[in-house]
Amino acid sequence: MPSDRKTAPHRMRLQRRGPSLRKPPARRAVRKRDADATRAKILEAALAEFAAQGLPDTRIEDVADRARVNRRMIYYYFGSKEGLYLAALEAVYLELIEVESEIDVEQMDPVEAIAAMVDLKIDHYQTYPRFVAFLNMENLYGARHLRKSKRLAEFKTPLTQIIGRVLERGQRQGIFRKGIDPVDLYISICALGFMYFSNRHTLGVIFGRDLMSPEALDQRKETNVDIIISYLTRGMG
Amino acid sequence: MPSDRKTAPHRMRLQRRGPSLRKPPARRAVRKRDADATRAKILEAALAEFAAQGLPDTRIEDVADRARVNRRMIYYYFGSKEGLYLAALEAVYLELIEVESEIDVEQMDPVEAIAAMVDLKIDHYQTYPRFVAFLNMENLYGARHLRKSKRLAEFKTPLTQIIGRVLERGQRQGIFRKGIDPVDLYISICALGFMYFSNRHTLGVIFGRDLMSPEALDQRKETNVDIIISYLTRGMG
Amino acid sequence: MPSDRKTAPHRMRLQRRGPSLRKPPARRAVRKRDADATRAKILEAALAEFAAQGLPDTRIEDVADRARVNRRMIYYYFGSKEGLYLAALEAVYLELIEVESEIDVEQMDPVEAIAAMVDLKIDHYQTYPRFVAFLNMENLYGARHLRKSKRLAEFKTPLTQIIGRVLERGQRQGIFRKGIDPVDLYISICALGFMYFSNRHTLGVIFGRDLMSPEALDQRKETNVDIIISYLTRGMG
Amino acid sequence: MPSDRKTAPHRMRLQRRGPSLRKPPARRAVRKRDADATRAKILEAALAEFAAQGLPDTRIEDVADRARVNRRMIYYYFGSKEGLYLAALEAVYLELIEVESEIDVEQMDPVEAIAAMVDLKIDHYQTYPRFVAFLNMENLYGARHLRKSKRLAEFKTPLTQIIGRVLERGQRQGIFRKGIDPVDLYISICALGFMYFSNRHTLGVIFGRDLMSPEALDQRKETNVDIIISYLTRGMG
DNA sequence: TATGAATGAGCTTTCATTCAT
DNA sequence: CATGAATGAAAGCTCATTCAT
Repeated sequence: MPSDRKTAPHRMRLQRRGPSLRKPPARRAVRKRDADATRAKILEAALAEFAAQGLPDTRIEDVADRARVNRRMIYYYFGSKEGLYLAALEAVYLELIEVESEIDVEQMDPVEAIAAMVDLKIDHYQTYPRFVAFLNMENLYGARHLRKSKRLAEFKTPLTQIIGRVLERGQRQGIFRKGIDPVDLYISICALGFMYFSNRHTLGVIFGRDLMSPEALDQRKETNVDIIISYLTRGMG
Repeated sequence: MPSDRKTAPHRMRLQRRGPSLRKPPARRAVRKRDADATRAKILEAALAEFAAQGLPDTRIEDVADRARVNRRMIYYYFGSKEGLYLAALEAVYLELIEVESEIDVEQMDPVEAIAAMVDLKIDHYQTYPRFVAFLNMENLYGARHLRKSKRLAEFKTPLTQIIGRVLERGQRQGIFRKGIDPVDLYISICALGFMYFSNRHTLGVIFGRDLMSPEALDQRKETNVDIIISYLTRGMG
Repeated sequence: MPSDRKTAPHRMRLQRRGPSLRKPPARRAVRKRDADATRAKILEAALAEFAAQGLPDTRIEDVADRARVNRRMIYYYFGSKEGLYLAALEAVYLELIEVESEIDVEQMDPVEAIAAMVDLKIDHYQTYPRFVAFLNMENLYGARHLRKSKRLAEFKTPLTQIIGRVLERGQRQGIFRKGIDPVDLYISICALGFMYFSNRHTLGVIFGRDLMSPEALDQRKETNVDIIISYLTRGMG
Repeated sequence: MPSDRKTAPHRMRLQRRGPSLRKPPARRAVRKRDADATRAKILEAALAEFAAQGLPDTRIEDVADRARVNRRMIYYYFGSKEGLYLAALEAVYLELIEVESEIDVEQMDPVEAIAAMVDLKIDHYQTYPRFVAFLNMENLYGARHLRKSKRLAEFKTPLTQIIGRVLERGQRQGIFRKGIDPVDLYISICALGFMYFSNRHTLGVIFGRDLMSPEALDQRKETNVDIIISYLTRGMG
């Protein structure tokens, strides 16, 4: 039973504001009593804390302190710890979609285009480590929260469509082989990059290597592109 | 902070019992058996609970209940919750090593051998979902616990060595290209399989597919082999 | 601790408006009406919520929601939760006084008159269950709030006076015996009815009867009259 | 979700120990680690606190402090605040049953017997003010908790049976009139006493009298007996 | 070896209330 | 007259862990 019923912000209808998380330009020089700003501060703090500590180990107080707001505000805006977590989870997905939406491969040749996308994924994982952390976490929970999201429809990755078109072009040009499912390929591309980041700590300990050094990362990018292109072009002369 | 007088089991020197978790054949009377059996029951329960709930959400009581032992016994045998977690983490690594040790590719031709290893990884993730869960978890913690393990040395995967030899054979036979690092290749192979399992819940929700159906799994195995072989044989005529 | 500048409504001198809670006919413009209406809506909501949930379990928000006003309005009009509760408590007492004032037994013979009053009490409890609830509640608090009421003087029940006069008439006519204290008799009459209502839930559970069925209620009325009249006429031939 | 599952005391099967709340004779001179004693101390404290403050205003800490036990113990033995309240509610009912069971009217003549029972009720309310408080409270909650009690069957008042037999005897002797329902009579007797106690605070404030003075109480006892006997003997010559 | 009793710290959440507009 | 934003205090409950037998 949430405490701020009726008109509490966390109960309000989500207005579409586009996928961007950037706070809208401040019209006035308001410091306090700026609902949007407060909400954004909390969300940003939650992203950092949840990614660093995980859902159960993150204390509401940690988030409040980091956001420099009163604990109560978290409940005011997000209803509960789970509500906050869900909002954060949605945020990282929106970031993903935003990143994937920004790529434009229409002018590239197919091989270049695929390479660009393989790179993009790695860049995304590198730029948004919290995405990796959140996915890890959420999978530990069997995607329990994601499933409940009302914004699920917005999380359809645009890249599969793009991949589909590039594949077609490559096939028409006789560069890529046929019979490749875009979603499968998308997963393969992600896999090669994601696991490298998500398991970097255990792999690092086991192999005694620093997987995150610039050289290692460049190497990995190159390898991933190599792997995927090898796969797509196999037997095409 | 010593929790038990004299030498509590969790303080005793770990005797090497080989990687097997199966309890050794009863040598003495029934009394002695009970201790080992209790420890094993607790560990098995811990593996299940930690994999299902994660470290913080698993309550000592959950484990005790599942193992049908008194809470206190967990402290007797494992010292603390973290001690129990570490033991469980070590157990899944030992299972990994055991599985990887059982493969014998010396009689296969290089391509066959690589394919067998790609399959093996998938089989492992499928047979031991708790391995995937534990790795996910442990990476969320930055491998904090793994790093502390005194058995770290036992966790060196035997597959990298095997891969190294097969690569060499393949290169000598002019089938595989040169300049491929066994550890890098190992990571690539793992990645293609691991992420498919570790992210199965979120991927399932996002794409609305059941990634775990027998057909999907077969397809994935085939694809992974295809990808890796394409990569290794690229440009080799 | 003044909560509102100037003269907030809840600080204004209570103007006598008679015991009626009905809002007086609109004399001026619409604006003024709104204030009274808002206040009345809040009070009515408070009566319902407090009676249903009790003082501590009623949240200011419950009242605000039910009254469809902003939380802040409650503070504006009643100063605090306790202030609101006190106003509600006073309201049920005013209702009691109003009900008791409406009876006219001067034309009845003494027995008839007493019977009418016994009936009246039952009717009151039945019509205003919130009176029963509030009295129960207030007694749990040792009448702490009632004691503080500035309108205490208005709550002197008119029925004791009436009873006194009827008793006298009955005694003069040789129907009723002497030496009966009107207040004592009033309490006896109330008791027979009040406890039946106030304890209806526990009695219902314990005896497995529905005490509120029309038949049960009729029966109880009859019994109460019978009991009181028996008492008053005992030994009068 | 209670924390001490499986074998936590508050989950154990209630063993019938007779209605007495007196702690069993201490076999050894145990001070600490005496489960029964701890449980009893908590219960006694709960009876006092709940009766004095009401359910919502009683803080778990109040009870723990009064019982001089750790807060945690309350959850250990009673599972939750509601569990504790229910236990306390059951306790006052068991006290009621015990009190009512101790009366022996078989040797008295009917009038004497009824008088003794009327007195007994008053004595009960006077000796156990917490009974009055708990009934008041529980009726505010619509008997919600009582209804859930698994010991409900034990709360059938023995007095109704006794009343039934006395009524019969009186009727056979031509002293009491016929057609009187024992349960109805029981309620009437209770009502005359109960409301006097339960509403003593508001009545005291309204009438400016101390209803609890020894004289007032004697007077009330006498009146109640008088009223009930008048009722039963009305018209019997 | 095994177990019931006991503990202290800490976490999420709720609520009445006030600030600022 | 009305409202959204903000706050501090506290309450119930849970958990890992230890004591004592």
